[in-house]
Amino acid sequence: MTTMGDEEGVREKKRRETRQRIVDAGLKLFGTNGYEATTLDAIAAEAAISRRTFFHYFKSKDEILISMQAGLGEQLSAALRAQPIDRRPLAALRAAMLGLVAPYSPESLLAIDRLMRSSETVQARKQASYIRDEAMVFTALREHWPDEPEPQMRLLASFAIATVRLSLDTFSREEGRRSLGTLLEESFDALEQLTRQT
Amino acid sequence: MTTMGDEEGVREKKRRETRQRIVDAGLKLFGTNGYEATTLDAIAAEAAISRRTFFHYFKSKDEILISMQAGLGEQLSAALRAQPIDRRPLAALRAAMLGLVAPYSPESLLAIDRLMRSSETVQARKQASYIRDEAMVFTALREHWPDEPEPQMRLLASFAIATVRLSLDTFSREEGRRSLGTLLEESFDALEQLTRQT
DNA sequence: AATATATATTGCACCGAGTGCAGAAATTTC
DNA sequence: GAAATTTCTGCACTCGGTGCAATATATATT
Repeated sequence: MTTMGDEEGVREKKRRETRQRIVDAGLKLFGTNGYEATTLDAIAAEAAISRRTFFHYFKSKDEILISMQAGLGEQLSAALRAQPIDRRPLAALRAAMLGLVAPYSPESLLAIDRLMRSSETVQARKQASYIRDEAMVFTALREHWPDEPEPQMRLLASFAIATVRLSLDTFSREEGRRSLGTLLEESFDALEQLTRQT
Repeated sequence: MTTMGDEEGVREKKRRETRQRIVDAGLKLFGTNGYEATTLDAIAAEAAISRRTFFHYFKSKDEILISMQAGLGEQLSAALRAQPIDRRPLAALRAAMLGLVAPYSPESLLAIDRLMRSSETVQARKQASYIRDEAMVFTALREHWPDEPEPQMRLLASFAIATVRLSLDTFSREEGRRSLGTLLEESFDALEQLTRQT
């Protein structure tokens, strides 16, 4: 070891860069030719790697797009665990979620969403990814509020993800007219109303 | 037209029978060799058709399994439209759903569920299929109770499907110890509790 | 009953995603 | 600088899925 500054060797750095090149290449080609029409050969060429190497970075073609929305489960879970225990889970969830959506730019959200809609298999994988997120949120809820009844926490986790899904959906349908935060609020309000009658 | 009895000609009959043979062949082979290890050639051979013909009946291999749970959206929508208008949507949904789950046998539910879990792509398609069901339920709700606010109906549709999903999940995890109906009730109760506090 | 028309089945050639393997190239360790 | 590890690459292969054109079967027509 020559210097002791960074913890990152040449290997990790190159790996990170290559991965990014693949994502960039994928998004670029998907954007111009469409998802289905873009072959892995084309992506590999654009990213200056061999076709075989691609599979050392992604398990499949759709994972390029799925990786864009990865981390939702982790982030939501972390945000939940950061909430005070004495707050009710539903209120905590509301606060946690509103804190998350801020950083994303409307343009990129719309672009990614359009791409995902263009392919059935990607769409399917996206939903599957939501289910994993839901499971993570459930675990976080369960650990942070162990005294709450399990069925309620399952439902709450499912509501959390459904809210993200529905909000993104409406956001995309309205082409970004209302902010994600607004739509999330609307969803939380709707939940409160839903059971208040009869 | 020789006789006027049935509306079904030889064509429709054969088609129906062939489709059933394919499903039977698929389930049989999936059950013994696993989903991934079963090739379309094997299924075609078992169903006594050519590989090419398979694709005139199903768009893809996973559709054999997906077709098992198809119809959820239609059935739920129909059951909702059959509910009295003056009933609150949530109460109507509860009644409609409980009426639906009765006919299914626990064994077949568990068997199909196990198969679906064995393949990632099938799992993903299943979730995508749930989303379509959710959209159908939303449409039915919207048409049947046009005065209810849209966000609430979106949420309710999402809750309906989530309930099915979570109940099937628990049902499978508990290997059928509690009935689907019981689990659905539990989920509805949980929803009522969820917003009642603070 | 014979013929015309529509639909179903099949074989064939083809494409692209994904995998296993084994060797070459690059990085880290000593 | 050599040895050990990890990464990259090419090659051959399997399998799912599609387009096309020919054949076989069912239906409609006279």
